[in-house]
Amino acid sequence: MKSVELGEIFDITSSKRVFQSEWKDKGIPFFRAREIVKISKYGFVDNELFISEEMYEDYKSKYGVPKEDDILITGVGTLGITYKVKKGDKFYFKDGNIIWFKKKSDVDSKFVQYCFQSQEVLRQVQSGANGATVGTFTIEKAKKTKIPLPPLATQKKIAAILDAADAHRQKTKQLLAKYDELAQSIFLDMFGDPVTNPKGWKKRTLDKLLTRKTQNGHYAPKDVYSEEGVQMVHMSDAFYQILEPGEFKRVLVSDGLRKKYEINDSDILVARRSLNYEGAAKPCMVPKYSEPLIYESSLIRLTPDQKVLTPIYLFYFLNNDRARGAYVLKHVTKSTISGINNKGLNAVEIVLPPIELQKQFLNIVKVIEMEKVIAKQSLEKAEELFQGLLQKAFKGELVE
DNA sequence: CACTTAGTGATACAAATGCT
DNA sequence: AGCATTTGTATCACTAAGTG
Repeated sequence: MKSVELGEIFDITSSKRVFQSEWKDKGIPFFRAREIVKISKYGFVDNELFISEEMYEDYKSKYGVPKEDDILITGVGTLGITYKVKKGDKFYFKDGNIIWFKKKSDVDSKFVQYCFQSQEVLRQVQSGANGATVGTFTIEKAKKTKIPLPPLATQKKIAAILDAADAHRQKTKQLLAKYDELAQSIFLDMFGDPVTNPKGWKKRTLDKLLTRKTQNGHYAPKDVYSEEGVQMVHMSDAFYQILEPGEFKRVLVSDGLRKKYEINDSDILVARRSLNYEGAAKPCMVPKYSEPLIYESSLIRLTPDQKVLTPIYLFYFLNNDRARGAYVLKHVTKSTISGINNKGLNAVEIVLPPIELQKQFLNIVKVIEMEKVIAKQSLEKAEELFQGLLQKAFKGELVE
């Protein structure tokens, strides 16, 4: 298939400089790289930066503004994220960090946009950091980036097929998000708001609800990391909700230490430190593992007494924004680095519904979690499908 | 275009505290 | 006292913002 450099089919440039002092809190939306990333991820952006109408009109008349079917691409930090300008879009963007592809020839912009999801093109985007501190996709590099280019009609057909595959992918992603929402709303439905506590459940401090004392995890200087060791969960593994199945870093420990720091599906891990105040003391569930698993010193292990408290309920409670605001965050120390220590964690009050009700919740959430596993698998399949189609399209095998 | 500065998260570390 | 454990902070790694 014929391959071209992007410089041949687009005028590639950037915007005029807009200084921070010229940012306004209303007017014409102003996008930085992060806004482009957000739009591409969620399809919309709650923009907080603007420039004045006058400035926009001034730049528009003097230098022009992005038009329908132009493409914007992030060029600093997160590289190669695209946004195709829609009809009627009215915004301006930051120079240097976003590259502007002005359409100058008869190509299908959507096709070009999909090119930026293929490994071949992404490799070109990421290659050669130019010796800069932060990886950049420069205008020069953009001009020289090669993409395959079939005739226009074929481009359109390919884009249409990829659209379908992409829609399928997005749908699965949304489904996953819906399951999370569902679990949260069932939590609220069954137990009521944890702050106003309308059902009048009793409250207990966490230390009264555990079968063993809270404890920081194993501290291992890096020289004892080894392929032959035991898998150890770090803060980065435990920051989001539930441990993903897969490989963690391994560390050499004695049997005694292994027993001491072992975790399983009846435990909840809590991140001990976080620079961000709201992010401190985030809980994480532990699924069943066939292999022994220990945890690192930046995490604290909670083992609830299952006669009165189920791990799932504890997780949802600690993860609920309202509960965190009312019961958890006040124990978070606020120095240069926010965090929670054992004393603080033990003093966190838990709204404690009867164990029977907690078990009902557990049964429901189990079903949802199982559905989530299935959804995750189909998401992976959808990704594969998409990538597969992309590969074929570029080899000219997808459409005649 | 590529620099400097800034923000954030993770890990390393040493001093403080606690336990026996 | 002598050790284990906890805690706060230093430092590294990384991404991103802002500017000459």
